[in-house]
Amino acid sequence: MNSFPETPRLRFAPSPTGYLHVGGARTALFNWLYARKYGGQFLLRIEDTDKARSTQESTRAIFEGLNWLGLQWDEDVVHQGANVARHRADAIRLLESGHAYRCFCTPAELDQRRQEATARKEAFKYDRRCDSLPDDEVARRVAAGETSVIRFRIPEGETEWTDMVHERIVFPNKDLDDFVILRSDETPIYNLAVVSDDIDMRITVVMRGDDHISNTPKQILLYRALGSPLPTFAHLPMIHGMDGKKLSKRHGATAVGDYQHLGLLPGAMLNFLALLGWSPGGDREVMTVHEMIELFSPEGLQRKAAIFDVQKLEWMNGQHLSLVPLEELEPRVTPAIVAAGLATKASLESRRIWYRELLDLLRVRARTIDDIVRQAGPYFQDEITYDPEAVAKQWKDRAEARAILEAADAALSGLSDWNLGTLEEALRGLAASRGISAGKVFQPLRVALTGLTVSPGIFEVLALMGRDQSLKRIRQAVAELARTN
RNA sequence: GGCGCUAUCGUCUAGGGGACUAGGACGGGGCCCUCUCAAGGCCUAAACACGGGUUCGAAUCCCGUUAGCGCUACCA
Repeated sequence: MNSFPETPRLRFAPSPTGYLHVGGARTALFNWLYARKYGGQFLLRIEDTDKARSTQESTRAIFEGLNWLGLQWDEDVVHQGANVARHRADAIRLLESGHAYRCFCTPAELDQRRQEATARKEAFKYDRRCDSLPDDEVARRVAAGETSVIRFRIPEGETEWTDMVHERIVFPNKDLDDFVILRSDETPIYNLAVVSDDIDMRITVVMRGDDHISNTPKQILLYRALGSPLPTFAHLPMIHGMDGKKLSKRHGATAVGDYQHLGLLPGAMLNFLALLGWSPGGDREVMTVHEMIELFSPEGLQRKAAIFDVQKLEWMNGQHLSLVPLEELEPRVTPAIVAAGLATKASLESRRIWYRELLDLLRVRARTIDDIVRQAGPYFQDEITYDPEAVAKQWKDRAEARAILEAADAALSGLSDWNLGTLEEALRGLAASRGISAGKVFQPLRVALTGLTVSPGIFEVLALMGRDQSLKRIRQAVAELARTN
């Protein structure tokens, strides 16, 4: 037997039959965190042995999702389909060492026996009839070209392991079926392929969804029969939808890509996913990836399935939006602003300082990147569109609104310095001189500047928009109010 | 049906025999701040599935029950 390498080796092994699911992403995350924390390797293996369901497109989606999340794998991607020759050789080895046997039962026959067993309310188990075939008969039938599969013979006894999250799990071998390891077309069955590849890749920690718990005893038996040391197993709980059922399309966005396009930050997604099924202990919630690596420990892994709560995800994203350094936020937001047609990348770069100030102001009240883009409109567009509700509410008395805006124009255009302090002084002074509350001035002004009822503080808006644009908007609003009066 | 896994507020969780009148977070309700909306601060409602043990003492350990989920293919 080989001895394990000093550092842990883990892998994420999705089958390319759809998009990268949030459940898969979380499995990948925990594998990655473990590898990073303990200085090991995180590998990626695409389980594409099911030719009928595997697609190139889906493989690409997995790469994209992982890249977006920043879950970088350490060595070349392994495509399981490229290893069928070894899988086959391992099956033959098992046959020759007496751990497996040829079975000539056809799928149709098996199906019928299975149905009969179900009808009698019995658990179906392969009855091993082909295991007692004499060697010469087996040889003769094979020579005659009769098709057969290779079945693994489950030994007596029981199979147990110490799971990293569940501790001891035991399966009596009598409950295990002599499962097929090589199909009649000589392609490998999942359990064999996985074990063969994990041995070949020298995987020492197998961390996967707990829907694989019942595969584990079979795989352990395969490791032993193949003469290889066992990895440590860790079975993570599933993720469910709000109704407690396994997460599916029915629950809305379940693909990692969906959240990317919804304007989420990968760091927030990772943080949220990490908290589904893991806790650093105590009250810690908002963490950067580096902090997660620091804090990660298998001790904190949860056994219970977690429910995917989009509201908390959005809150988490809002937290990250506010905490992330501006230079990190900028490249995430820029493509969205460009895509919305508000500005070009070059124009944003040419006034980067201003742009970052804007982002800094908008991000506080945004939960997604899309929120930021929505709020950013008035600062980029030449034309202003007045939200009918804003007009109805804040310009209700049109004559009064016009008078206030004209006064604001007078007060502001005389300013020698255009900054937060002078703006506040001028505007509060205006309200005082007219004997009205500050809000009575600020609100109509906000509509004039942004067309909206919601924006950052009015002095910030004025400062950010600049003197020319601000005064232009105010005069435009005055004209608008005069026209329709 | 068989086998397996799981079980603390609506949700994510802290808790690993006494520190528990069970803590935090999301969401809900209220208040404060305030030029709007957020953010932030404060307060509040809300949980140990049930039944037996073990123990001086159980959310914590054991056993049942119940419920949920998973697996039960020549799918992965």
